[in-house]
Amino acid sequence: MVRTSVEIRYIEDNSKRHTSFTKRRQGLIKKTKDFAVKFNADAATIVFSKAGNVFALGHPSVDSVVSRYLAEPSSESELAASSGGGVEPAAALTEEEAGKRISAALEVGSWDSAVEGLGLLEIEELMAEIMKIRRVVAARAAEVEARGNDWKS
Amino acid sequence: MVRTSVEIRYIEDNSKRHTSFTKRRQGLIKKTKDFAVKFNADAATIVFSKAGNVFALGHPSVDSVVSRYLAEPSSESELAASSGGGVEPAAALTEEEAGKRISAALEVGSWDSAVEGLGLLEIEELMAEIMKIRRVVAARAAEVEARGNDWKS
DNA sequence: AGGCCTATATATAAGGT
DNA sequence: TACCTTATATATAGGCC
Repeated sequence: MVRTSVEIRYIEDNSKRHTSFTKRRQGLIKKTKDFAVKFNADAATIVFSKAGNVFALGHPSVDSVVSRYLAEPSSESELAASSGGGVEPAAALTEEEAGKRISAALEVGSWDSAVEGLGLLEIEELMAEIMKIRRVVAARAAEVEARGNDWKS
Repeated sequence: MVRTSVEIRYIEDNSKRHTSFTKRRQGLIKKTKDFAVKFNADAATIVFSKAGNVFALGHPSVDSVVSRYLAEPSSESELAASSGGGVEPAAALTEEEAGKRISAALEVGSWDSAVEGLGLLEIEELMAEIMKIRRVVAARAAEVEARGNDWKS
């Protein structure tokens, strides 16, 4: 890379930093978009300004990409039960129970009802269940997509 | 050499697409990194290859950015299909329809039924819907955690 | 602020090895 | 296949509105 002037380091001047921030943010988002289109691949970019505003773009959607990322085995942010010191998963929620709650919430139209009154362990179970659904959906998506694509594996 | 206007559209040739994919992926990741450093801002980019491999970079970490994103009240950026194909969001799946499918699948005990017969766009809608549920659950978890807990010691 | 301009810096499509 | 090279396309810092 050509070295000189514009080094990649924190910009002190507030005004310049902000202007540059906006430009680069747009460029980054655009690149991500082009990338997704060009390869018809799942991709997402999320950016937060110091003010706390979030700028994000994803294909097919930020949520779908994020959810797919979270479902990755290597992902460490999974709110899985592997945490607590030596606390055992206890009984938590059964798969069936989790299903009923989700189902009920869907009928009422309020997801909040699904988690109402639940403890952390139970919530984790519920999340695991949700992730399970997501995986099946993802698998189906890959299946459908396979009908017209690529150089995979 | 480089023919004019490199249109942003899906590359058919497998070999060329793969090569280009790698280059642009690296470029995108690099841009994200530079961005984060230059503005000391939270940012992340996640990319999936057709083979299913995930490439991601985030500052301070992908997980932290993703978590922060999920904590947002209601952020959802979409990649308007306009750029490349002019593909319209079409009918996709309505939120209600997605709910019914999930609900039905739960009753039958088979998630596969939830995605059966769906096209890619519809499946993505379903994914987004599932993500919504997850968001609520995550919010609930944060709430509970705030009361003083130890699930993530 | 938010555009527009222009000189550089960077990224990258082809082609070669 | 993956790594070079090189010509060209894009991005963007800094001005100037």
